Amino acid sequence: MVTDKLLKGRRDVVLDQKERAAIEAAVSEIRSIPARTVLIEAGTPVRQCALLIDGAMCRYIDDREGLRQLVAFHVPGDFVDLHSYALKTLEHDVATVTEAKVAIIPHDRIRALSADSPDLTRKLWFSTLLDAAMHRAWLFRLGRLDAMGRLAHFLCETNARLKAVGLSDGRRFQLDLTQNDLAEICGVTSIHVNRILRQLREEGICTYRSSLVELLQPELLAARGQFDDAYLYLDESPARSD
Amino acid sequence: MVTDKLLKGRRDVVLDQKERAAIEAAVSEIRSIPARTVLIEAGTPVRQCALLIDGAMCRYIDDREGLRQLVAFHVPGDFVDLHSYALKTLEHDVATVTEAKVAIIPHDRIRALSADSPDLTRKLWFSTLLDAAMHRAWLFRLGRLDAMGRLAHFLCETNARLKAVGLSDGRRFQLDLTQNDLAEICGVTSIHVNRILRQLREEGICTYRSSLVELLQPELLAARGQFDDAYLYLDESPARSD
DNA sequence: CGTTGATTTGAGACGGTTCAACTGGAGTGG
DNA sequence: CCACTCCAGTTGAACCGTCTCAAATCAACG
Repeated sequence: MVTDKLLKGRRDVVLDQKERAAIEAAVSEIRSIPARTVLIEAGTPVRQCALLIDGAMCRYIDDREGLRQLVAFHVPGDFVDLHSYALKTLEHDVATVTEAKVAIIPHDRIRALSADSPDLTRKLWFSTLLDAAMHRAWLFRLGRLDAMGRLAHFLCETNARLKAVGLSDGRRFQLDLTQNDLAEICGVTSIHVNRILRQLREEGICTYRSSLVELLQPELLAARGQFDDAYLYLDESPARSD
Repeated sequence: MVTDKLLKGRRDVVLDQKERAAIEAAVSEIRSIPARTVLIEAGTPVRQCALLIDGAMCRYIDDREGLRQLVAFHVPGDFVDLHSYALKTLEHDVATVTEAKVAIIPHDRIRALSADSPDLTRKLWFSTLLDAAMHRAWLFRLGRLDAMGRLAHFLCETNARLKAVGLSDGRRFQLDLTQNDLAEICGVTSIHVNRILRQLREEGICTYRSSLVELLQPELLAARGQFDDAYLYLDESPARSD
C-alpha cells in the first residue's frame, strides 16, 4: 500500500482509512527512480510532491566548491517534499540515495484534499513540522556534538525512524549509505567517519558493515549521541535515559 | 499594528486586509515579557502561539551539560511558535532574548481561522515552512562553514530578515545579542566569536559594537558566509553574487 | 583481470577549545 | 562620589579533535 507507512506510529496524527484512501486517490503516478538521481533541483518550480514508498532519499545544500551538506535523510513513509506544496520552489536539492519507489501527488490535488478536510490538512502540516523538528535535532547534532556523538545520534535517529515504520527491529537495520554520505550528514570528512566507525566497532557499541547497521549497545550509543527521541513524536516513547 | 510585519515582503504569501483582520481578531492578549525569560519549556503541552511584535526571541536545545544550541532566532513579525499548533508539544525551549512584546493567539482560534480559509491556512503553513528553510540554512552553516563563515552567514541572514520588516536599512541594524548568544547560534565558543568579530572589524568588513551591527562591505561578508538569500523567499531578491 | 569507487591507514598541519587572567562599563550601596 | 560587585568582552598559551594529503587495500563489475 502506498500510504501504509505515512505518519505510521506518530502520536495524535495517525491517518484513518478515509484519509488514506483520499491520499491514495490523489496519487497520479508510481515511479521508480534509479539510485543517485536528482529529483528536484534548487530553484526550479515544483508542481508535485513525492511520497517515498521504498528506498532512501535525501535533501542537501551545496557549498561554493560543490561539497554537500545533507539537511534531511528520508526513509519509506516520508512525504519527502510536501513542503514544496506551500513553498512552490525549493532552496535545496532532492535526490535518491538508493533506487527508490515514490508515489507522485500533484500540488493541485493536495490543495483539493486540503480544502475538503481541515483535519487532514493539519496532519499533513504536522508531517512537514516533523521534518522541521528533525532539522532542529540535526542542528543540535552539528552544533553541540563531536564526531562520534554525531554519528551515534544519527544512527539512533535512523534506527528509531525505521523502527516506527517496521524496517528495524530496534537493533539491526539495513542502511545503504556510504561513509561519504555519513560525512555529508554529520559535517565531518569521510576519513574521519571511517575512524569513528572503527572506534564504535572496537568498543563493541555498534557495527556497520556492508549496509547492515547493528546496535550492540543501544543505550550506550544513545548516551554517546545524547539522543532523546522526543522530537520524533512517536506513539510510545521508550523510557528516557537521563 | 499587530500583524504589520507578519509575512511582510515574502513572495506569494503577503496577507490581504481581510486576513490581517482575521488574525488580529484572534489575538487574545498582548503581553510584554522581560528579557531572558523562558516562555515555553520543552515537553509541556502548549495551547497558544506567540506572534512577536517587538524585541528578539530564540529557540534552543540544551545538551547534557546545559550548554545551549540555538535552533532559531526570531525578529519582529515572526510567528515564533506557530508550529506548536500542530505539534501540541515542543521538543525545544522558547525564550526571549531582549524584552519582548508578543501577541498571544490560542490554538483553537487558529483552528477556526484555518477551517474558514484554506488560503490563509496555506499562508500560515508557509510561515512554518519558512522556519524550516531557515533551519536548513543553519544546518549548512554549521556543517560546511568555519567560524568566520558562520558568523558572516548569520549576520547576513539577520540583516536580510530585519530589512524585510523595515528594521535594517540594509547595512546597519540593532542586534541585542551577547557574544555568548552568537556562540550558541554558531556552535563555537564565545571566546572564538570574540576573535572572529575582531578579525571582521580589523578587515573592515563588519563592526558589532554596543548592539549595533554595521556591514561595511556587505558583498564581502556575504561571500565569506556563502550567503544566498533564496531560502528567505523574499519578494525582490537582490542580485545573487556567485 | 583491469577499472572504478569505497574503505582503510598514517603523518603532519591547523582551527578551535580550554583554562586562566585581565579589562572595562553598569549598577549598588556606603 | 568612591568602593565593590558583576558580567560581557578581551587576550594569551597550550592542547586536541579534525582536516589534509598521500597511499594502500578491497570489492564489485563488465
